[in-house]
Amino acid sequence: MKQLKSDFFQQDDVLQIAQDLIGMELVSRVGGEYCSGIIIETEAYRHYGDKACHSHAGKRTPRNESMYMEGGIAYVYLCYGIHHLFNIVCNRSGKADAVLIRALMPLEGKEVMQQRLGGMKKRKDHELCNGPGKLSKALGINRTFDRHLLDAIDADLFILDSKRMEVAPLVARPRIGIDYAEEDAFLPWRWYPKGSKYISKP
DNA sequence: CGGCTGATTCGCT
DNA sequence: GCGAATCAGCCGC
Repeated sequence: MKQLKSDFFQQDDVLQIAQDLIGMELVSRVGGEYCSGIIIETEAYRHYGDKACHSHAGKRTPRNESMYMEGGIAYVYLCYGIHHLFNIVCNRSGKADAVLIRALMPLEGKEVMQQRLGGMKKRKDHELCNGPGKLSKALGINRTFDRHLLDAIDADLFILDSKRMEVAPLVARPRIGIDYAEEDAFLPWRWYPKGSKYISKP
């Protein structure tokens, strides 16, 4: 089991990277607490041919500037003014692709996740990281992690090439919440293992 | 500057 | 199933 390095994220095909990430382990160290989970659900966003992508047609804003940096850094942005959504920048500098992590199967730090989410008394495992905003909250990921290099040796947020999880065949479905992307809203660029109970809500 | 929308989630009806 | 929470980006005045 080893930390995923930038050359993995700098491959040219973000659709393939999004699929290959499923089954790997995302780890955070925040406030001295380790939390981790197996990546279960991902979505790919590509800088060309994808109107849903924040960098579509070369769009640049202060918010998405990190997308234009090298593959292997985090792109964390605020959605609906409330939720921090965690993406991994892919491809080479200037080819602003990203993979959104939408759900995890929690492994370590479940008590801490429960605490950070607050609310109801006791959440089942599959209710701790089943959504992009939720998993960020559970793992303590916020905008201070934007531009964070995931392959740094002392990274507080990184990915392990975990073989602990035998993953079922992947299902491809349209992405969530991007109706504004017109015909590209139908692209089946969201993946998860068939039958998984850890995916985000339908 | 006001108004609208969004890669969402939670709680109440 | 609906509305609120509440910020960045964009468009029109």
